Amino acid sequence: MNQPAATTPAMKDIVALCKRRGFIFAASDIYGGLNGFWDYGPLGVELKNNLRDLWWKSMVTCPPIGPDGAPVEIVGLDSSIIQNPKAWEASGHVGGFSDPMVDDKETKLRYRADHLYVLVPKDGKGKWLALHQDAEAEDVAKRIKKEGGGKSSSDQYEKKQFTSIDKSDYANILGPDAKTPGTLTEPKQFNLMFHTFVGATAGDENKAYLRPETAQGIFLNFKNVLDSSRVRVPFGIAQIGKAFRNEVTPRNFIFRSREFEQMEMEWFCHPKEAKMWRDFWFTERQKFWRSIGLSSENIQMRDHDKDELSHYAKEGYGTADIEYRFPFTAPGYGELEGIAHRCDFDLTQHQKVSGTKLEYMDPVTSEKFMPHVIEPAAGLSRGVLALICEAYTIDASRPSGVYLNFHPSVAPIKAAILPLTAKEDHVPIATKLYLELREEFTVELDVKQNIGKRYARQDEIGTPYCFTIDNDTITDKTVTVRDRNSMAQERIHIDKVAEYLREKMKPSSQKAKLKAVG
RNA sequence: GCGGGUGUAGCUUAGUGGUAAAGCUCCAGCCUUCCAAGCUGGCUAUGAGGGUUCGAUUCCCUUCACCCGCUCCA
Repeated sequence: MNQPAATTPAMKDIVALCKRRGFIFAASDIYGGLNGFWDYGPLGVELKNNLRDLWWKSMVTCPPIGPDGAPVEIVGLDSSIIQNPKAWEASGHVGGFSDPMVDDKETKLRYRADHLYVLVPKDGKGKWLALHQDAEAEDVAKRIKKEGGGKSSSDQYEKKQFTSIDKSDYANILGPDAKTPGTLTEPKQFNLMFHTFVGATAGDENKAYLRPETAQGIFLNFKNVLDSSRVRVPFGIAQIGKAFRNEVTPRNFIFRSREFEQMEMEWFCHPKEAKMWRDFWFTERQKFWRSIGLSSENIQMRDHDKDELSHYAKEGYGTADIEYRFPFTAPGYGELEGIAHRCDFDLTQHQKVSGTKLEYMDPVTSEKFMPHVIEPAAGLSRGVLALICEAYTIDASRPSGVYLNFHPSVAPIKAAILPLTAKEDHVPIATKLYLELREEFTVELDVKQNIGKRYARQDEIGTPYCFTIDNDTITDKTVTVRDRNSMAQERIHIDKVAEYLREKMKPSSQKAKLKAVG
């Protein structure tokens, strides 16, 4: 509508603007940064808080109307980042997060150590052939023929797991794709969970983990919430918070970082209703992202293929992603939110490992069952990035050359109050208006420099409205409202400014407005 | 983790084995009655650590960060 694909902005320009205007900085910048960590500046934290609050409102304070016409029931939670390490063993993260990998120095290929096996010659002569577990019998035969030194059948070999082989024998092993033996490295442990130590002494017995997802804190508190807050299945528990993953390759600005924020809601329902609720949340979550300004053409829904599904979602109705077309993924898309049917995997696991009964007894039907879970899990940090990318609008016709077209509900600064000149009577009136508005809105008062420079600066940080006080204000109590996108001005009474802003902040009015603007 | 590339002020670019230059931004002031105008002044840089050298931003090594491509991605 407003942006042909040709104007897809360069990521480096977006990153530069984020730094220049104080949205996002490299963490520990003055020490040269740290790979995978980012800090949010004065405007970045406003933007992030806005998105966080809107999500909380859409989930906890004003949750959507359910299929039966009544609002669904969701309560909030803020669980600890560090939990008993057994929680992560039960959840499957300790095992799944540390797959040892083997590199081939010759081919630069990398394999999971537990996916490799080795054919060891029974006669002790010739190369040991490492092969991938998925290799077809036909390919294995070819490999033996080519590299076996006269051997013709796998019967002449003993099949061993790569992980069971002593490293002193590695020199004999020919990698699955290598030409010379001895190029495979020892398996390297990739610990994708950050670990730490609880207490003053650092030993294995007090090792603990920083959570890689907020979801588990919700499952751990399922019984506490049920017993204390009068909720009944179906209901949800929502949580926003930091999560940590020791990513092998952090990339693409804040898209994949090692410390990030999640907004997750676990919806507990009867197994028979899982499909219905999955579809319900899938629809609702799309509405959310659209309502805060992500355009339809940059958002895409995608069902996961069977082989992509995580350990907890192998059964059930699968996972679907809400994806956004980021500049670095275009023309492809990157994940913004996943809606997963986690079945009863987590509660069952925690019941098994903890020994605490987590089944639900329906008070009406007296049916006892383990609830199924539908999980809409969104990245707050990724959401912030999507909002910035969506807002970044190149416009050579205006002095800033670029402006941020934020939806007013997420804009870090909602309005700027500008006395037309720094002299005469404009400043006191502007100051009074500013002091009134800041009680309700995040606003800025800017007195310095000429009006054009001030408009330009507000454009670049995405402030949707500027209220300017001039000589007419003194005589008739009107101010001009300058619209960021159209640069058009209208005069309204100074007493109507708060009401004007309040109306513009509403997502629905903005939606209609975007349509009108085109 | 691998390969390639980049690193001088907030940004864009100069330049040199011997005092690091400019434009824009930013800040202060003047001037300004609506879109980065004009005038004056000011702050700020060789990513970090070593080595060679009388002297290194420049040459060499290491490291860090970012970008691109692989790899990975519950």
